[in-house]
Amino acid sequence: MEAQPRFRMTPQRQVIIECLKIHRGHPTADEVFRLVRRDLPRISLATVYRNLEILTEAGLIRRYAGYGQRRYEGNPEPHYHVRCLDCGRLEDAPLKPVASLENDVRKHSRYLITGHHLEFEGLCPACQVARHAAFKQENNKEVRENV
Amino acid sequence: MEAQPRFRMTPQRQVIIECLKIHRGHPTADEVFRLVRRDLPRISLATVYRNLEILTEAGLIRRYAGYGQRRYEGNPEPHYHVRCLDCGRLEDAPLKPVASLENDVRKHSRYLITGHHLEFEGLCPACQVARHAAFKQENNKEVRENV
DNA sequence: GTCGGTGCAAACACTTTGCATACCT
DNA sequence: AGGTATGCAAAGTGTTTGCACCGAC
Repeated sequence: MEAQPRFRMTPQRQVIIECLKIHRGHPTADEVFRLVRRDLPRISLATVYRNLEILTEAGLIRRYAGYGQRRYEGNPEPHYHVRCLDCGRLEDAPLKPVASLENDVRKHSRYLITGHHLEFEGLCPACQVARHAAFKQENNKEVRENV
Repeated sequence: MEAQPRFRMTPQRQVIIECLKIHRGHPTADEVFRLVRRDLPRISLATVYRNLEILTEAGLIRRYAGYGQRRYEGNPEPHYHVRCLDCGRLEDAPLKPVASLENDVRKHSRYLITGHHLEFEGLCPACQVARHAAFKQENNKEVRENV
């Protein structure tokens, strides 16, 4: 049997996990880095990336592919997400996981299904406001141009 | 009103769309590039990226965030996907879109919900076989080591 | 002639890796 | 000592951008 490397819970890893538990907003690696640096000013970005990877492998945190960059969260319970199309923010969706979905697919697919992700997309409250503001400004400009 | 640039259907764009229509496997930008180059050997990767972006904006194709790189498809109809955890392959899932999901979230969220993505994950047939083979080999090695 | 599109190369953003040092047991 | 983690810098990947040229209207 391969003896896999022993896992050590270092201060860096503890703080990273802690940040992800507290932070509700599914931060990117860079955001985690900035947060962790408050407690550990000498931590390097490489350490953050390495540990986000290792902790994800270990199942202690979760990782999501974003459209730009990856996002992480400390909640390992299965749940769904809402993503803002304008600002990229990722939040938990108020909907319990629907277990039956996987069974529906198993019946008709040759894949061995092990899980699923459901992500809603739309506009967060702040970006809805921003869009309205932009729209108004656009209209004003048009009026001015037509004078 | 801003006069937005007029859209031209160039040969490059036609071929890109054509490739995506034919290709069932949700190729990456690089894969699209290699396919398109068969018809247009002088096309550049930058053109492929630019046009994948523009065609996505125009709603003629769709884009998905992968764990490594983005994937594209020519089918603009809403549908779900299955992703292989080992090889990253992305395929259509045999499950009709469930319209009620979005309404469930709208009731309890301040987001303006405009759509959703459902992605199943698991192992494709080929990678199931590969895992079994790897497992057997691992066992053999172990036996040999214990002699 | 104008405007949009292309190819090429350089720049970019995000992530991973190599290496010497430091830590823990 | 032996194995694991860290910080730093360099390298890697995938994607975007600047720019000169081209081609359709």
